[in-house]
Amino acid sequence: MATVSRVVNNNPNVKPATRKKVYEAIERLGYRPNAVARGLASKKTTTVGVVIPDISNAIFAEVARGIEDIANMYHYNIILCNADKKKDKEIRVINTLLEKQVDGLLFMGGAVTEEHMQAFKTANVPIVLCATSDESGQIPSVDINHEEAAYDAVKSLLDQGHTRVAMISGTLQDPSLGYARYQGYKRALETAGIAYDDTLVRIGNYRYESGTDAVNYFIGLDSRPTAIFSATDEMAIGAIHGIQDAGLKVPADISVISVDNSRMASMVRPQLTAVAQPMYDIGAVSMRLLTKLMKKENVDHSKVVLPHELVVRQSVRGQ
Amino acid sequence: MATVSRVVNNNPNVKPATRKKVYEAIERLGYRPNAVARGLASKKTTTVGVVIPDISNAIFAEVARGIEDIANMYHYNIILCNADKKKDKEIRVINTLLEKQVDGLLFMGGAVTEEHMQAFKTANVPIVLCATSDESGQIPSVDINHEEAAYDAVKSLLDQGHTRVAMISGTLQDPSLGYARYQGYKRALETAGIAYDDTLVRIGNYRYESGTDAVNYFIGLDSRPTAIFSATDEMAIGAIHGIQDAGLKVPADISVISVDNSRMASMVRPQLTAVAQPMYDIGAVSMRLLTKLMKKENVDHSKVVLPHELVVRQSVRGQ
DNA sequence: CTGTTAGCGCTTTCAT
DNA sequence: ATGAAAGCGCTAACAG
Repeated sequence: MATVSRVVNNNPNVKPATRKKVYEAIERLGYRPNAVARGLASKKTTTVGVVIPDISNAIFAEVARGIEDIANMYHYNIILCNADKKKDKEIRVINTLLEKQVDGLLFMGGAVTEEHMQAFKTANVPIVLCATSDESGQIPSVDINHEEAAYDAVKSLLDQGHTRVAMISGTLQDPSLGYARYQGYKRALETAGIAYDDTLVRIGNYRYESGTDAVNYFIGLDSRPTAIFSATDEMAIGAIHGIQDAGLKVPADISVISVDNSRMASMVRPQLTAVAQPMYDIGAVSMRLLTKLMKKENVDHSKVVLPHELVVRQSVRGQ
Repeated sequence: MATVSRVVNNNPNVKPATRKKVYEAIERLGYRPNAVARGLASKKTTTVGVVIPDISNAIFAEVARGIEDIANMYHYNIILCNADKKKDKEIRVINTLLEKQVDGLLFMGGAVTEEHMQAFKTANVPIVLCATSDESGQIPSVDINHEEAAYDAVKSLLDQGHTRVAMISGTLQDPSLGYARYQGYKRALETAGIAYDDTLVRIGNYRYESGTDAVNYFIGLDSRPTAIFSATDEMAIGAIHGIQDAGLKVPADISVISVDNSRMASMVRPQLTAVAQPMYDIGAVSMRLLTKLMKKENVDHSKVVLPHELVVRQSVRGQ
């Protein structure tokens, strides 16, 4: 019994001969170790929980793949839960994940509220926030600087001489994709000495159609924008097509830029200029950080901000 | 002890008063049930394993969402493993999933080989194949008829009077997306009395770029095709852009049709005509089927083939 | 309706 | 280097 456990767990204190015998018996009997029993006895499940807004969203799916690849590399499995950025659902899945005795938790969600903090505190396993902002700064996290990414995108527009630049934003309730990018937009205008104009920002829902809708509104304006900053690729592509469908040209008439740089950015004509957000890496790095935390290795910086960069393609005039 | 177990599991044999007392104690102590211990004792983990080719692929991500939604509805969690349609990886994750004592398994992969069957046989939990073909027909499965979907797509081209229709295929080693769709293409030609022409099919890798590459090849042909059937949306969009980049028009010069009808199909100009493959439903239905199997309910048809349909948009001439 | 008692299949001391 | 024995935290008879 104990010896079998030793060989299965690669404990060196087994004579090679008996080790071999055990392996043979395992083979012959078709023995399969019970990971649940092992988990109960060892208090380790080698599985981590990941709460994600929506796996069918290309951006998050990319993060998930980064997570899973690294998890796999360190022999962890992942329990995946969609929570749609809904607080209640998030809290609920965090708790069931904790009940399942995951060795760690990767949280990708909307705002991190007091209730979230409460739930996190009751966990006695490490947690890292992934592509999610943490105002309090108490929980390890890995993300990009969304405000700055937006700032850089808008600034690149301004640098091309645009002065009327509109924004298609996500909901301002969303701290990272929504609020932060909106703030970056405002700061870029402000820095350039351009007055903020309320009529130039539309709130979308991250979907293609809402990009098209926003653009239709902008085109109807008395003094239409010459450039549009979209909070995400998908809305940007919707915007490009909206502009084209209205008989205008991108970027000749209206330039479009976004933040994300998903694979989709190259799948449109003109190809989309965007500030790249390294989604796969965000997933991979956060999982790597979590493995360190789970092994109780001490990490120097538990709040990592990955770099973003402008990827110039053809949707902005003059670049 | 036992009474606590009863209230936590909603066993009716508890006096309301004691039930209340237990809840209070749970609250006060911050007691959290240990699902691992519960799993060991009850031999049920309320988690199902899902092996998927690649979660970052939009098509599979959509299936995954369908799976997770239904799983959630029935209070199951899912352990997600990418296996990239690699046999070895698939076998490996099937085994670790089984070690983790999942209550059921959803398998989405490449070919189902003898080795897979072997692994499945050792499982004493139900398994359903999801968006994966099963030649032997022994394992419950839910999918569309890929051969027929391809046939219908190509036939719709033929019905518009096209006679030189090319195909951008996936690898023929892939039973569903590759081989089956290729067979459907051939059968449609044959039925219409059109000779199969080897030079008119290119093997892609499902990616956008391979669609573009294939089209560049087709355009260079002495007698170029007037229509292209792509095995997937993404390659079709690559094809459309390749055609446009070459100064030709879709569908005036070359028509394009595909199978999938992912959200992407509407995100291109002209919008892509495609045979719709109901990915979300495939996931949802297969998970639903699995729940029935796990509850040992008897199911009438354990091999379900979901319907597909032609969604006409603007990429085919004359429709 | 509630408490007692065995396990579930492992890991982990502790002996040997 | 190996075996014996005691749990891990729960569920599931079984009494009462």
